[in-house]
Amino acid sequence: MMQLSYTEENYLKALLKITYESGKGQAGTNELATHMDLKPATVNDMLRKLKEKGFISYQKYGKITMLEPGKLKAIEIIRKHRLWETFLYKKLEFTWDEVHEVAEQLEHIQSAKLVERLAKFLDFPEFDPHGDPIPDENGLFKVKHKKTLSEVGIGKKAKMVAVKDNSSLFLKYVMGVGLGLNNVIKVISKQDYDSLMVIEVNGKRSNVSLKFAENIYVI
Amino acid sequence: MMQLSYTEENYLKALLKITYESGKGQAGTNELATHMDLKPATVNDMLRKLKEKGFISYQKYGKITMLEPGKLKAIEIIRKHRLWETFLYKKLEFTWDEVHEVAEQLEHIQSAKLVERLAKFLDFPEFDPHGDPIPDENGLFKVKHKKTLSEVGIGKKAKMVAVKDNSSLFLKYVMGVGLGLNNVIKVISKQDYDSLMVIEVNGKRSNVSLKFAENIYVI
DNA sequence: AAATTTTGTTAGATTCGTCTAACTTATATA
DNA sequence: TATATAAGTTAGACGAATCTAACAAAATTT
Ligand SMILES: [Mn+2]
Ligand SMILES: [Mn+2]
Ligand SMILES: [Mn+2]
Ligand SMILES: [Mn+2]
Repeated sequence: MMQLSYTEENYLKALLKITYESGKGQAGTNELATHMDLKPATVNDMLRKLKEKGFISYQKYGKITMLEPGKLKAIEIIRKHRLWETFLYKKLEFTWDEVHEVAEQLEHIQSAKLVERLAKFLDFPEFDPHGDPIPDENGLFKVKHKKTLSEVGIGKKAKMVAVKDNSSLFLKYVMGVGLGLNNVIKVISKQDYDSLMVIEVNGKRSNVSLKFAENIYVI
Repeated sequence: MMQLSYTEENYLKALLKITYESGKGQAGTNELATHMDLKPATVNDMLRKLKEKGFISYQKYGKITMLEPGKLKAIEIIRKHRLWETFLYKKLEFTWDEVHEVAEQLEHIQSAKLVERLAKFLDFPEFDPHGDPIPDENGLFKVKHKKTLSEVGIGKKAKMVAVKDNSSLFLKYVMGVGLGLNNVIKVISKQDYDSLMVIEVNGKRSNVSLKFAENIYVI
């Protein structure tokens, strides 16, 4: 399979993300444009190209779905991204809010040997610093968690296993509340009106919004 | 200083290399084009751009010299290149003929923190897997070796400290002769006509050409 | 069913990095 | 010094990735 450009790789990655996350397995032009911070016209051109190359299925005015080669390529990039994040976090002492930005660049380095050696060097990690699963060399990975903190009932406890939002802003906020992966969270109370929650982590109580709670995955 | 493109970075790196290696501290359009495997017309356009940005000094039909900002940028890229080569070699078990190609990509990753953490992780190495000096965070590095195997007299011994040609083809050839960094080489004989040498390394004798000998740095 | 809004497409332009072909200037050679 | 060759420049083109402005189709609301 021919070499994809940096840009094409990013489109496939974004497409996989939104087709999966929407649950419907499909996406629209505007939706993709918004997600990638591009104009619909720009995306439209690229869609014709990706269709031409056999990565996606799509026809004029229709919805976009990913074809197998597109999915595989996207998963490969996600694998690289998460391995690099793990490397930065575990070996170079980056904090979890610093890794994403650099991994966005590193994920595009082309070298099959590098990816496999890196995986081995890291002892074949299964999760990245944000709790997201790392696909293996065959593209297989654990299904993502579905339950978020916002769904935990009053008085109940849950363990934080991942974050949905990977932005530095959010991650710093999470740290500020004294929260990290694998911490146990107890829901003390929840407002009926706006779902504002009081949670307790390691004995420390904090107020968190619905938006916050929806971005914390728990089990 | 504004962000340079991948391409601009490569021009500066190539320019530093040829201005230094020529000894004259200057380069010509065609020379640079040949070195980068581009057409002179292409290079000409870029030269106007790099001049405009203050990285080089050059006027129509004249020679190119590098200005301080250009040198600093080029040295920074060389630092990254050599640190990555060292990482691949020392930590990921790449062979010395495999590292260059991947480092050509990695050298363009933008993150000051990454470079410094990588240097620390590698324990601030001073030389890369080919024996080339790694500039420190201030751009300072040991002056390069000048003497090559071709200058060693018959019956004399010398220690190999670096290679000039970093191509996989050459490096594999060097390994084939049983030669590696820090090995002691004894010159057994040399033909007057074509400088073909017989050398001895770890008790093993081999015939090597002038071209080969000129690409091995020794002290 | 008509009107409005949302979604998606097309045409035309721009920037970057590259090329070929034609031209100009500088250098080397007879 | 005249001519030939080497080195360097310019004009015009192109593909990739982006944009804006105008248009078309589909979906939603009245
Ligand atoms: Mn990430
Ligand atoms: Mn990316
Ligand atoms: Mn190299
Ligand atoms: Mn490069």
